[in-house]
Amino acid sequence: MISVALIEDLKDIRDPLFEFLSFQPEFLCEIKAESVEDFLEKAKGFLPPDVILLDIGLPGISGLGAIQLLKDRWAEVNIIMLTVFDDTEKIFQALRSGAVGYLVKNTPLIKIRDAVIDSYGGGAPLSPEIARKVVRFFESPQNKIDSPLTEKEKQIVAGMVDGQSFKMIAANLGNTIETIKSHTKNIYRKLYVNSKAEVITKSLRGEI
Amino acid sequence: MISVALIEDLKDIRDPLFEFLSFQPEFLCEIKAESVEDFLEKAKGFLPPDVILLDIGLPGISGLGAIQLLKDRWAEVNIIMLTVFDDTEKIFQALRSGAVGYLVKNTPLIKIRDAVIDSYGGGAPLSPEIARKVVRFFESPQNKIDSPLTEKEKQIVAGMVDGQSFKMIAANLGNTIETIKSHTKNIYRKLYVNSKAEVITKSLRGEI
DNA sequence: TATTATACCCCCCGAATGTGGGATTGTGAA
DNA sequence: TTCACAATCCCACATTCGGGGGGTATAATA
Repeated sequence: MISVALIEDLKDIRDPLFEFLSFQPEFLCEIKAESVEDFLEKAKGFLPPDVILLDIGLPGISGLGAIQLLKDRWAEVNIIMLTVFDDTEKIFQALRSGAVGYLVKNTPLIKIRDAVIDSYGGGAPLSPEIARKVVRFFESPQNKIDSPLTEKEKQIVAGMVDGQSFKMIAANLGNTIETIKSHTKNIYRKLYVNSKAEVITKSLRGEI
Repeated sequence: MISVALIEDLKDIRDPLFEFLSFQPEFLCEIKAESVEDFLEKAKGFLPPDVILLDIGLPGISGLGAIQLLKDRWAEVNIIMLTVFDDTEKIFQALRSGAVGYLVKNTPLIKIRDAVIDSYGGGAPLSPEIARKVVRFFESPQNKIDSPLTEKEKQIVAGMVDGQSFKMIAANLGNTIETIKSHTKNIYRKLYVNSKAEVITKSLRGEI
């Protein structure tokens, strides 16, 4: 029997999911909580759970913050994030903190069941799009030998990463601000982005 | 129809697996090769395959070396490694080179079929023990340094790094844009910066 | 030679961001 | 009980950014 706990604030998700999990013959579902605080309270007197399904967008202590907390308490527990967020930062923060799984919230119930079993068996259940992001992380930037950017464009990117405004970049490179903005448009087109923020992120992740 | 190719030197594995895959109604299996060289020869005249199942222990060009080669030729191809090796080095080398999946060789046929579909759909099929190793890679050895930012502020920073506008961050976190702007002012004050760009740079350099 | 591609330069406008004020609520520490 | 401070919202205003144009010059290529 796999002992499973669920922490999820939305009643409409929590209750049906918990009921479904309770129905599984291989699961022992003892704890259902609407927040981390609630969970820690209810967990008193129970044996450590094998698997915890944990929402990220919780009131009070967030799911991401809770990972560390829960791992400190039970080092062996398998934490699976269950969330609507699919942005890279949250995924990596969760994994860094010690989560072993990451499921997006539209995951069918049966897949959630499989994920619990998978994690208990030493796997790492990730939703397909999440898995792809994780795997992409390893892809060596060196593979993309030739940056599509020209020298000028690279200088501008460097300025952006440095936190400079277009005006400052223009001053440094001896151009008008309009010229810099024009180059920026070309940069955005080449990198398939449409904001300074994305250029900086791509650049610092070695994707240029 | 997903066009699938198989490169595997052992006849005893290659032939039954190819037959199985050919039998799947959603697959179009045109190329079966016993080496990378053999594959490149046979691939002439065919459209680029969607998914390539690739052994690592091949005679001649190794599977690991072939990844780069194949990705250079068809940037969009999904390469799934199929191998007896489960050592960390080979896994990461494969992912670095651009493979999207990694299956150990005792994987049941039906799971291989699922993996092909998964990869074609934008996923990253990994055998459970492989997935766990990949996820473990992220686990930070040291406990997080204390950031001056609150949980909420960190969420906003995460949004910024993801390239979101204040409006989008507000929508994701369920706030008004004014709230986000207010928090942003506090973030800037705490980090001694005065632009989104600088926050992203600091964050990605691990200075938060 | 005409065409194409590319790097580089500039202007305008609406949207987003940055900055200066506010305000209220709740929580937790002094 | 103050006090600080996180979190939520609001307004006003100046600046910056993103996307739409328009150009020139040069090199390669058809």
